[in-house]
Amino acid sequence: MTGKQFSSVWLREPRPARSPGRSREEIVRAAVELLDAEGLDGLSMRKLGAKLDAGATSLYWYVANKHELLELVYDEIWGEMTVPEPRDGRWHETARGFAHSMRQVVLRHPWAARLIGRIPALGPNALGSSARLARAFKIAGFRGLEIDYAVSTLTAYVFGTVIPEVAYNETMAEGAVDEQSVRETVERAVADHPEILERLRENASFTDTEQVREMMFSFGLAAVLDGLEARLVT
Amino acid sequence: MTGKQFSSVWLREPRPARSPGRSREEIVRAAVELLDAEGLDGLSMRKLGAKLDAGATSLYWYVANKHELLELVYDEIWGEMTVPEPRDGRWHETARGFAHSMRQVVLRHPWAARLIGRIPALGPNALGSSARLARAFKIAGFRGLEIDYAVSTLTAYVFGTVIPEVAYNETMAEGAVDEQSVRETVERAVADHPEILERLRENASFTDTEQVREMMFSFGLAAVLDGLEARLVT
DNA sequence: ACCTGAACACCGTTCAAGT
DNA sequence: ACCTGAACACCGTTCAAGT
Repeated sequence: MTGKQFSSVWLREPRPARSPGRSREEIVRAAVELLDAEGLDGLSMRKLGAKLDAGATSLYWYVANKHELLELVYDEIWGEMTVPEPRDGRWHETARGFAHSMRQVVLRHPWAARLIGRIPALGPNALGSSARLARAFKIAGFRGLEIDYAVSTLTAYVFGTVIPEVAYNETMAEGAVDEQSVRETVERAVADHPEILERLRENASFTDTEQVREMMFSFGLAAVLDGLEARLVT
Repeated sequence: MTGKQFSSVWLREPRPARSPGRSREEIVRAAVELLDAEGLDGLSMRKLGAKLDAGATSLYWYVANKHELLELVYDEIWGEMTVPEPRDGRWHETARGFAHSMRQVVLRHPWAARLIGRIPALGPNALGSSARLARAFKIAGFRGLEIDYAVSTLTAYVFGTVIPEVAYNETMAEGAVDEQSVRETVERAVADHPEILERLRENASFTDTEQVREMMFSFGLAAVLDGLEARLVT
């Protein structure tokens, strides 16, 4: 009924940065710093304003609302990812390079995990990466819709892996929670499921999480790439 | 320094439901209704209290904080998923059945998408599903850590696919946004990337989204299963 | 044992007013 | 053109007080 329009920062021209005063870049940079330091819940318009020695509401001159701010910082994240230039017959390299890079970037900026999917990836950096990824799959031999399918499969795997990883890290980080107490917790919760419990115990996974997770990520990634390869041959 | 403990609803005995008054189940049921009707941002302790004809803060008798409430509703969602009983040589069926079921459940309860990864899946329903899934991969022939790897790969793919799907739906749903305006928006944003633009145009994807997304999901799922199968043979 | 209302410390956003 | 403070309508949570 309302007919509310779909809107995005990327549709509006940014206010031209004239005087050396506040600018959109400056705001985004400060926002990323705040996010890195205090997480997604730590970013408020008031705090960001304060950090910039400005009134809380000054920001609304540069940005229509908080969602637009999030769109901007989200694209910033995409800018940190590397997508190796696709070369003939080496699409695995492009895909693998992108996957590892994206994972690292999100692990470095954990707040980004909760933005994935929630914020449309329509910024220049996100589009650039997607386009390059699509090119790699095209060179690989995918056609039409299947190019998108392949890109989506890859990014879905990376997103779906890294989101829970970050969540786990955050649970751990909340004021020096020790792994021991989590382990006990999980063991108790899992007491009714002997298979899970058994595997928890036999794993070194609780003493060497990061390494195990790296292996896990590579394992699944290899599976996804193999599976895509198989679709190509057919 | 603080030594804050990891905590979860699943570690505390629930208050025994004595009188026919409020109970944890009742609260959870009301919360799910509220979430289905108004989304994750629509759930507040005050509104939930009102819905139950109770003061906003009465809920804190049954639940330590909002996070615990979210743990409860999240496990409710896991309870709606079906994981076909694994049978010899048919692990693909179990995996595929689970994948489609989980996707449908999250599409039906879109708020759950933002809970994935954020809320630890330690409830009885989540653990039950995981255990059954693990059993299927064990029967399939995976060993030790690889059982977990395989489960994680599968769920990562499903999560990573469905989270952006839901986000897209929500963007569309916000007060009758018409697809036409989104299409124009995206086309403009993508103007610098002829390959993407071209593919957008050649696709029927914008006129028949749900069907295209079903195909996309099945395509990627098949790739993931093939890839896991390949890891098995080696 | 269970429920209440007042209070605290926050939010995002609007808007009339300033320079 | 840019920034401000006051105000509005919300939050989650604590706590002393009620029954």
